[in-house]
Amino acid sequence: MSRSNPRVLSTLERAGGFASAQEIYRLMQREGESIGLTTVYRSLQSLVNDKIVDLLRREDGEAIYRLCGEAHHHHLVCKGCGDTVEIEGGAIEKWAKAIAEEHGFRDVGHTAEIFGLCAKC
Amino acid sequence: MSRSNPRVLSTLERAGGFASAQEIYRLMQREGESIGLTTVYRSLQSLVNDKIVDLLRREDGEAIYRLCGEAHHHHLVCKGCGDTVEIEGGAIEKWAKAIAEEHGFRDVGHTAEIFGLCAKC
DNA sequence: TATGGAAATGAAAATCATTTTCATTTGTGC
DNA sequence: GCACAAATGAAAATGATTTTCATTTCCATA
Repeated sequence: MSRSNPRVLSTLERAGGFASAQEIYRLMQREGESIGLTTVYRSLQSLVNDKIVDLLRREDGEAIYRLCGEAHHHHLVCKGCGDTVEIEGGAIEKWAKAIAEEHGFRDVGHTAEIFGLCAKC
Repeated sequence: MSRSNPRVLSTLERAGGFASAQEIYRLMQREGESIGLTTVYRSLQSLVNDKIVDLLRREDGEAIYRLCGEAHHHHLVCKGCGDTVEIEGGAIEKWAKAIAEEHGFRDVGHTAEIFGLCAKC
């Protein structure tokens, strides 16, 4: 088992609390930090296990890591130009919680994205 | 540009309207159909373009293809044992539609998954 | 302070889905 | 039958992620 390298977490924070493993790695390289890609992946996994960051997916399937506690929001993405709008998901939060309780689930999270064509496209 | 090979669509239908490219390929192989993996991918892409199937993502990032018009539902997944419950998403449908309209988006779809620990785990 | 083992590290190889390349085959209109 | 476009698929390329494994760093204790 391995613990998280603290520089990975601090880099994720500096990246705005939202980045892929590759991005974090590149960012650290650019800043002259000496670290291996393997360690970045391991640290992120460990942070996910410890529920310090959430694991989400970009549209292309790449894993992105989000600092827990970051303002939780969802996305409205345009399939045409890729424009993204951050949206509140009050209704979703309640829905997710209700459904989960109904089925006896605890420690619940969720993902939700909306995609379509924006006015311009 | 290439058109979709009709056997791919029919296999996706036979698979319950929900499968990954690899699964469709393996399924066709097992059934003795002679087809290349490349053609499966190309056909699925083309079906997505033509809006005959939707492209979604599994938790591990693998692309899964869903026949449009299939009964649309969401999943409640246990992080412990992987158990999955299909759920209705009435609230979500409305939410997605409302948000999309609010921002001038049309031709809208969405994904939503809930995950947590089930009663057993 | 030496020392032995556990944890952390990272380079390189392995994996796996997906895409690209490219040569071949198939189909169609003429 | 012929030429040409579309379809096909094997093999190689790509890119993220994981695994392997040898090395290094830490630390507690003798």
